[in-house]
Amino acid sequence: METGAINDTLKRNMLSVTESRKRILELFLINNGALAHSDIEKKTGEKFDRVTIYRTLQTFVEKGIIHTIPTADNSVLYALCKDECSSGHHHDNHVHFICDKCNITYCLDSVVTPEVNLPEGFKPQLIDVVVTGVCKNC
Amino acid sequence: METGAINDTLKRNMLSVTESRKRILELFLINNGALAHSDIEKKTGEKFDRVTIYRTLQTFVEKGIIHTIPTADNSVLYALCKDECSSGHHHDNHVHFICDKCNITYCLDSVVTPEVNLPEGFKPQLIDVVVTGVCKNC
DNA sequence: ATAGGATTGCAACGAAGTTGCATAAGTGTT
DNA sequence: AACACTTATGCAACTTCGTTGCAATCCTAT
Repeated sequence: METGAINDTLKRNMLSVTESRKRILELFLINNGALAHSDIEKKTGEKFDRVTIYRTLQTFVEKGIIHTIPTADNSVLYALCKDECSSGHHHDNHVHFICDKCNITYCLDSVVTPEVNLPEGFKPQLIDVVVTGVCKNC
Repeated sequence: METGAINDTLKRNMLSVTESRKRILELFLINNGALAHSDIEKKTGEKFDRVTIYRTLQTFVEKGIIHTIPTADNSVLYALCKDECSSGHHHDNHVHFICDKCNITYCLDSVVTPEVNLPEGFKPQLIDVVVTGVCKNC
């Protein structure tokens, strides 16, 4: 895990480099799935205040470093954005996959959101697709 | 609003006919959009306890009378199921539409969930599609 | 090394949801 | 119509999740 890449990402987004931001960003880089607030709390071993984690995640979302994922059971999940995401403007047109067995949430970047034929008068702006099932590792 | 239909629905699902169940089911029949827990609390004028509403909604979901809708902002929404839903087994293959302006959530029963081409090894079981935009009335 | 602004941790709060238990209401039976 | 039995409700207390204000601390640029 190159600490250089983490610092660069933070600086590129005009964020000061702090312990919590480095650690949380690192967690997202290590982990290949999505993370919930509680996951981060556990994985950081309560080193940081709950509030700090909330604010850090918020900041990362605003800067386009991570994005939120809607889930069926209504917990908030976060995952790394790809390069196309920029500050305040997410290009979040990929499909999310939640595995029933291992409970990992994947961002399937290769899968493009399908077209949806809406009734007359409905103008779509954002399409969120969440697939539940069994992942390739289970 | 036929009170007979409401009673029938409850009885068909082996539920005793109580004040709160009748009222809450009625609200779903009157309303053409989805309802949040807080909506129901307001619309019933605090006639019922918060806990009762939670439990009633839970019961209705279990029986397949209503279903939950995932939302981007992570609030829980409920809407009436169509006939195909049965106890414990939702056939929730329609698209949900959330209007940015009036904030109403629609179940677009006429729109069938599109196919999604997943990578090798991913087996889909349920596909949730939530479209955000502007509805036909706004 | 330092000044100034941004970030953090703490405390307090509010909303959302859950659980246990006594009371009240609904159901089927006589 | 009244009974006993089961089920649902309301209350209180509690947990979890998330937010806000403020003082102390840390980071950055000079």
